[in-house]
Amino acid sequence: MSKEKINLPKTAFSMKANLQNKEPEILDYWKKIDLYKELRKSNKGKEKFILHDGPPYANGNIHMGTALNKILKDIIVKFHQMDGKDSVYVPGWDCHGLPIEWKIEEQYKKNKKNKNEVPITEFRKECRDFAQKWIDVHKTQFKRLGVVGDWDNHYTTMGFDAEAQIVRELGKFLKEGSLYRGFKPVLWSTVEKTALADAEVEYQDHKSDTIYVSFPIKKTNLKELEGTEVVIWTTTPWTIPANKALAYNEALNYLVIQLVDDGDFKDKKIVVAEELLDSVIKDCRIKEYKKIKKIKGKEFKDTICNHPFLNLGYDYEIPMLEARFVTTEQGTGIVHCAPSHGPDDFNLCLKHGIKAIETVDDDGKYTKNVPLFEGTHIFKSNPIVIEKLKTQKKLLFNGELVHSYPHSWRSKAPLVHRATPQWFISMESHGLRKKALKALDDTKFYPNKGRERIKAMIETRPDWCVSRQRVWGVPLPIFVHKTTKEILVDDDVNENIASIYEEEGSDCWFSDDPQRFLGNKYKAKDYEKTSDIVEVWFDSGCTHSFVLEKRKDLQWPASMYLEGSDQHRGWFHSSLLESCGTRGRAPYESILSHGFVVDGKGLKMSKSLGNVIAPEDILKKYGADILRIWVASSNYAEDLRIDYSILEQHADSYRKIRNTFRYLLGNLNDNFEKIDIEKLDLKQLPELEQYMLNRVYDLNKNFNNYFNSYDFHNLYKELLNFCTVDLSAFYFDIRKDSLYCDSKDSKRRKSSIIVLNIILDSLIKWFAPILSFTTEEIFTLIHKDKKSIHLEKFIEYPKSFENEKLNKKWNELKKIRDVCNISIEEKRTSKEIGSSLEANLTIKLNKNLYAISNEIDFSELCITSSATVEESESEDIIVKTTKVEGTKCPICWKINKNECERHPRLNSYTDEQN
RNA sequence: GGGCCGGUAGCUCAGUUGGUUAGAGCACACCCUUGAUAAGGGUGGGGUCGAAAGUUCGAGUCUUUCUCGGCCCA
Repeated sequence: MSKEKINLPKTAFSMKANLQNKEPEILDYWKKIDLYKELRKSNKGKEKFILHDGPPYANGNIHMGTALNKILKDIIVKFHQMDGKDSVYVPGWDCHGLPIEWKIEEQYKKNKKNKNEVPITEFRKECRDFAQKWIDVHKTQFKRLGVVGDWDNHYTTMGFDAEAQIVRELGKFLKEGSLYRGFKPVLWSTVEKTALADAEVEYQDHKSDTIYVSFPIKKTNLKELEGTEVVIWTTTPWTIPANKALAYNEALNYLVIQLVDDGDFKDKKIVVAEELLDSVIKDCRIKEYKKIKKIKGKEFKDTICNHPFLNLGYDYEIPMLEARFVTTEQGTGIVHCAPSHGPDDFNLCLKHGIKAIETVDDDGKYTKNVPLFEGTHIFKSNPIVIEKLKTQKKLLFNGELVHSYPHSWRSKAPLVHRATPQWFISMESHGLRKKALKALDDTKFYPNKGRERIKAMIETRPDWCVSRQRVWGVPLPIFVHKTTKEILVDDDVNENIASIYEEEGSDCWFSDDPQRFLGNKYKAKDYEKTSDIVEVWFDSGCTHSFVLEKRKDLQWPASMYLEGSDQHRGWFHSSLLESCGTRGRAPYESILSHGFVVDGKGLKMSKSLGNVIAPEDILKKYGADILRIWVASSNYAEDLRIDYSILEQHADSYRKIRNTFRYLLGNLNDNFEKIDIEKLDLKQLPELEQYMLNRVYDLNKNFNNYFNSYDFHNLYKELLNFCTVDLSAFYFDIRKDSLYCDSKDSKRRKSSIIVLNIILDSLIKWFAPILSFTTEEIFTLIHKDKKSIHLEKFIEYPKSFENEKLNKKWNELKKIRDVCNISIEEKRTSKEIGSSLEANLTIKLNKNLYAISNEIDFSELCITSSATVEESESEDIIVKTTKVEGTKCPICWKINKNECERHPRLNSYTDEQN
């Protein structure tokens, strides 16, 4: 008999995916039909789902982390769209900031150009062009991943509308009074009279003066400390006049010793860390001393000292504060803190309410805030400080030390930490911290642990420093009165600046007459215009205001922010503070955070380890749908591993899924027929078909649960298992016989075709958000009258599909089938039979199983030629396999003793078929 | 160094309030099929749950320490 006589599958859907070539074609197609516009049209007026894009920095090619982020966003956006919402996605970019500024400066260096000789506006234009260039590159790369969004109307933080709105947002803090001017230490070059960023700092050896200084204890809870002096060691004697506190470590032990040697310290009692005693003794050339008492670090609590210059006008209290940064590497185990001259010192003091003040001016000279030293240059004051300490009998020893020290990369001059005027948003003055913490309680977190992470940061973070001494950013729109030093707060001025920016961008701040911004109410000569720019985190923290609020297609707050877990400190954080400060609540209803991409062993990717995989490599080798499977199947709550063996596994799964579709399409001959599932009379279908529809119903229920909790890796696993276990190894395998060999008008075959149509329709939709390209390929193949799978909605299944009783029954039948398979396998191993069609089954069942097996054809279920069922006393399922006798039907290959019931009169069968 | 999180078969993941021989799919091995065919089916072998100690009648599941890894901070 020839093959034309049976219904073999036939489809135009190829087995080989060829995604590398196919996907770009589909991208062209989406462009042609303007998919994004169609999506908006199709769900217009429906409830919105707004996933607000966290802007990536417009610099460099995308990497696995960005690819993961964008694909995950796209999957979620597509799910909600198919769930019937108007799911709008507007991509954005973060453009201001040091890395770009730095890149342009590097180019200058290469071309021997001097940044300081170039007008600021010209420099900023180059930064702007640079950012724009990378936005275009990113866009192409993101689209290639299958990400659908409003690419033609993206947002940026350097857009004029953004710059204007950032000014307005700052105005709100200014008006409220929570934005204040304070001081904070930054690395400063007294030669160039400018602050330096970390990237501009070089470390070189430098010879410093070192001093051991004693601070007499004024007040203490511990009797043994009365009348003693705490000793510190420092390499910057000039910071002693700025001392405001001392730091100790509560985990260390300290010793009180009494010095015996002649000199300023004869018979004095001093305190140092036990571990450092030997080095102090050696360093300070102490010949004789007595150990008086050992004390624990924590006993320093509430101790107050006097400044060594107490008698010279430094009559304020010096508290001892606990700090973990105090170590026993060198020094005395007690650290002198000048909040104006060190980041550690600054933070520790800030925590205890001691603010930094301006102690040194731009030129490096002490200000009037420093008694005795006003006007002296800090680099000339070490000998003076040492001299004064000596006269006050507070200098235990002084020497010199060569050590690694920060220098300016440009002038090579040594740098200092110097408190400079900065602008802060207070966490406390208007209850910002409290509001932010409350807002987090009102936010949903996926995974839930994210909430604790960001909360811990908000609870302890200091005031937000929003000013930077850089060029590439939004200029801080603040005027300070020259004589009264009062900050100008006036809505009209703020709005005036904003509307100017809205028209022409913020470059004009640097080039135009300040009077233009002040308007007529104030005189430019009375005011000092700030030259700082706004911290970039404030920029991106404002996206909710200039994107969500301003765009008509979006809404505030966002349904979701979705970023890597590092953004708990970044964008999640800055957006929260900005929004709570200006609007009293978070700009998002939920946060989804994902882990980092690591290699197959769980190590981070690095050039030196050679374990870096670029998205581009994966696209070339496998295609975007494989990458999307990797995203969907990985647990984003933790770090995501990737290497080629992992990808290979997903490529295998993809082939399985693809072949599942191919079987469906083949047996339908690519003629999909939409089944009216509401009207379908299930009772007219065989039980197997009813059971499969019940499986579809159950799966859909799980699908919805997983989707609603954004649990994609379990969702994907469920879908994949359905393809392999329920379809390929069970339903498809069983129904092959009917689909191929029953006549086309057979009721059984027709029933199966109905179910195949339903399954195809279901699978293509379930998979669409993940396998965006492949499902589109299938969809366009079977729907000549529709545009895209992504315009479809998920199917709602009638409750009638659910049949728990049938489900239980068939689970039992499957167990019997398993035993049959084991029995068949025995005969196969012993070479008695090959194909299962050579087997005849004798199945013995207990009373209950026998009862449910009534009218069940196990030869159909187990794909054998014959099977008989008997009732038995034994509880166990007993199956005996024998080789079936008879002749093989040339049509269905079943072996019969007599003529094949389905295919009798072989000679005339041909006519019947046609 | 600190804060947070994680380490279950080769891989991706399940393991509910601690309770019988730790599960699934893939991969692997062997066999079958050649009418889903660079496909399909069947059977089977793999973990003692990062390590150690402890609590408990009983721990992958609780506690402590250690170790490895990740993010953030210093």
